[in-house]
Parts: sequence; C-alpha cells; structure tokens
Amino acid sequence: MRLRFAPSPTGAIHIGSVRTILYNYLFARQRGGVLILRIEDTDQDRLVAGAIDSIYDGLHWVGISWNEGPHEGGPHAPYVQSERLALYQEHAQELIDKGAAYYCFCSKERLAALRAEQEARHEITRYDRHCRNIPPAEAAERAKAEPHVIRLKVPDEGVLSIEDLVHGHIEWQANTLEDQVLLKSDGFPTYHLAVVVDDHVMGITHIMRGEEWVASVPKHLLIYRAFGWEAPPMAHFPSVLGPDGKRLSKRHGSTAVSQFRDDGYLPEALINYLALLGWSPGTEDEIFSMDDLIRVWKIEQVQSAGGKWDKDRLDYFNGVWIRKLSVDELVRRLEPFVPAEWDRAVLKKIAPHIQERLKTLKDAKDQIRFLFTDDIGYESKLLIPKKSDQITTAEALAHSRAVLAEVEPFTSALIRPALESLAEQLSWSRGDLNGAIRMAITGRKVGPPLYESLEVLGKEKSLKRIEKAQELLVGGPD
RNA sequence: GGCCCGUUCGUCUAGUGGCCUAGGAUGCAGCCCUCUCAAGGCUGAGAUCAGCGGUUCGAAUCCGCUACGGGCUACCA
Repeated sequence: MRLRFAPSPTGAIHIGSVRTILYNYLFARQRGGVLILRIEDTDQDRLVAGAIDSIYDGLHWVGISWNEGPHEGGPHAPYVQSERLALYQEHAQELIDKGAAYYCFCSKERLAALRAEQEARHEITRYDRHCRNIPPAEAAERAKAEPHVIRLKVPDEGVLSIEDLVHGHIEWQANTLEDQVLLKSDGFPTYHLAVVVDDHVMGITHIMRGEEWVASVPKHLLIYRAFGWEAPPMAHFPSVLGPDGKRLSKRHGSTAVSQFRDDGYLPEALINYLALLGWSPGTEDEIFSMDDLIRVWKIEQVQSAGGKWDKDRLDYFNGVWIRKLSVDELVRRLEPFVPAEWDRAVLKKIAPHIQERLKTLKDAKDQIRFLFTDDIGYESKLLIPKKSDQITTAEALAHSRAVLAEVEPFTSALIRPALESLAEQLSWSRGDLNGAIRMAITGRKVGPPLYESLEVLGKEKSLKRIEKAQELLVGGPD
C-alpha cells in the first residue's frame, strides 16, 4: 500500500492541504502503508522560493512524516516533478507513437480567438481538434522546428466512471471532454500527464486528494486507458471552506500552518480540530491525539460535504490541549513566546496558574508580564473599588501592606488567611480588597489568582508596589 | 452556459426505514462554584432534517424533480 501527498511549491503549506495530507497519513499509517511526498512543480510560473522547505517545516511541525520524498530519497527518486521531465516526455512520445496523442501547433492567439468565437455563439468552449488530422509523419517533421504541444485524442463517446471512496459512483460522458494538453510547449507536462505517469510509476495504490480534482478524473481515466494502465481507487475529500462558503484561501486570512504555530496554537489541537472537520468518529468522543486518530479514523466516516473553518472551535481545542500539558512541557512550549530575558524559574512557578487561562500560548505574555517588569503603568482610579473612594482605598492598601509584611514565609497558603481576615476587619469584600491589590501589583483587573501571584512576585516587590499604589492615591488624581 | 459534487441547530457534526417529540460539541444566555478572569458543573434558547412529489404501514434516512451553494470548464495545480 503506497500513498502520496503532492503539494505544489507555490508557498507555505495551506491548512486545507494539511487536512487532506492528514487523511492520507492516517489511512496509510493505520494499514502499515508507505507515504510519499512528491512536489508538483510543473508550472514554472508559480514557483515560490523556499516553498519546499516551508512544506517540510509545516508538516513536521504538525507531526506528519513520510517515507519517500525529495530529501528522503527512495526507489523512485527524484520526487520533484521538474527533475523528471524526460520521463514525461518519453511517455508523451509513447502516446504519439501509439496514435493516442498528437502534436498541436495552434498558437495561443488562435486558441484565444477560437474561444472568443465560441463564447459569442454561446457554444461550449473547447479545442476544435484543428491539428488532430495532420498526417503523423508531417506533424512529426514540423515538430522538429515548430513550437507545439501534445494533446490527447479524446474519444467521441463512451462513459467514464469511478467508485469514489467518499462519494460513491461518479460518471461522465466522454463527449463532454476536450482534447487536453499533455505536454506543454516548454517541454513540461501538464498536471494531468504528470500525475498519472507518476502515480503509476511510483506504484501508488490509493489516490486521495481534494474535491477540486474530481472534475479532472475523467481526463486522467482517459490517460490511464491510453497507456493501458489501470487506475487505482480514489477518494476525494470535501473542501475546507471559508466563512463565505468558498474554498478556504489566502484571502480568508491566515491559512498557512506556520501562522498557527506563530499564533500560539498547539499542533495537537490543530490536528484534532482538522481531523474533525470532515470526519466524525460516530461516537461522542472528540479529543483525539494523532495516535488515537490512527486507530479510530475511518474513511467510511468522511463527510461528503465541505466544512467551514471555525476559529472558535479551534480555540476550544487549543485550550483543551494546553490544559493537558504537564507544567514542564507547558514551560517548554511557552519558550518562544516569552522574552529571553525573563527568568525561566519564575515562569515555571507561575505556569500552573495561567495554564487553564490560556487560549493560545501567545496569551501568556500579557498575563505574566508583571512578574518580570516593574513598568506596570495604570490609572490610579482603577485601584478604587466601586462604592469606595480614594482615601479609604489608600487606607486599605496601607493595611494590606502591613499585614503582608508580617507573613512569613511569603506563601499563598499563609497570604490567603491574612488577607481574608483583613477584608473582614475592614468590612470589605474579598473581591474588592483583592481587586485593589491585584491592580497594585499587576496593573491589570484580571489575572492569575492573587495569592499565588503575590507569592511568585515575592514579598519585597509586592510590598513596594502596594506602597507605590498608596502614593498614587494620596498624590491625588492622575 | 456546460459537466460534476453537495445541502441536519450560527458553526463542526451524530444519524444508513421505526430507538428522532433529531443526539453531541462549539459559540451564545443564565445559574452554581469563586479573590478577578478562566477552568469545571448545571440549565436554556437554537434545526418544520433546502423545497416539492413519490416509494413504504412508517422517511432526516430510498427514488425523482426543483432551488440554492460549491468545484471544474487554461500550454494553473
């Protein structure tokens, strides 16, 4: 069993492609199959520098690996189509020799004019087979000097069909097809020729790709037939859609995998979410690791309709996976998201207290900044609880400072009762007292639990910040 | 225009003729817990299963038509 992923190096790997690749991966891994990464770069105009590296980065980051590919090598190397041109040219020639394909010398101008005429007459736009009847010997002679493409001779009638693993039976009438180009004038194959030749030569046993390819299946079937090969089973997975219902693309915002990494998403969460976009276990379970997926994913449960990208749901899965991390692991994942100069020992102490408050790893920085800098500017009026005033708040803070100064050791377990009884003494609610102190030490209204925050901040800094808050209040309004 | 695919709560989905007065999740609202925010627990609103016709004792589930959405229709993939 051999499966392939065949991205084009037209940029960073796209989230929709990852979903398709994931399904290929799961299918192969659960059956002990071999996975192949093949780069389909037959369009020289659309190449983007560094794209292959970013495909490697993106796929490795989400935890997808493969057996044969451009860097891995393998029995069918090279795995980059632009390095296999001779193979396609030989195969195109074979079809010419068999009489299954022909040289076409029509210029792009003639083709454009033809199309314009057909459109004007409201006819179907397709190639008119102008060069199909040039005697083979004459055509071969002209081909030595004139620019040309090679086209497939499409039959006038007949039915082409597949039993798609997702959609079931699909069929087409051959007479709705045109004589497609197999080899372009620059000597490069079209996608259609290259994919059929490579899938056959590389021994691909299952073709699984996005739904946008179903329309070209009959073309491929005809090419298989022309070579006398058998087409392998196919599955066409539904598209990942943007909020407007159209296939997800760059214009819907960030769709590159690397963007999700940079935005603080866990690969576990992305994979979990993506797996469920188009597939369902049929049970009410929904939290799955890659290993779980390899066990439970079934192609029979793949949805036939496209699914819209839902960021809220991704965020939910990200939270779930963040909470599943051990503290050490969380600290490790947080590493790229906090400044290098922040003390990792402090980070580790606060990590368990922000863990359940993180939607993404990126959120951590703002929540714990107060531990690493004294620059926590805030407006003094924010210290004052509703129903209270400047003087009373200043007094409460003074008392807090005094009480906290007595706490030894300065741990949350001892801070708690101290502040609780102070609140009672002052006839303040804990919420109001803690809110004022929280503002004083963090400069924010919300944050990790107060007692733990004080402990991690340390006695000295905590007292100093409370003093500063008092001064702010006594000094009058900003 | 032609060919093909699709259509269950806003969103992701369960559902393969009776278990469906349609289940779960997310999001939303409320309550509980609570030092804030989260997390967690509970409750609620939210889908005439695109519409119509047919098959059947019985249809979200099978068939047909229509509508709507999407993909393809290149010497792009």
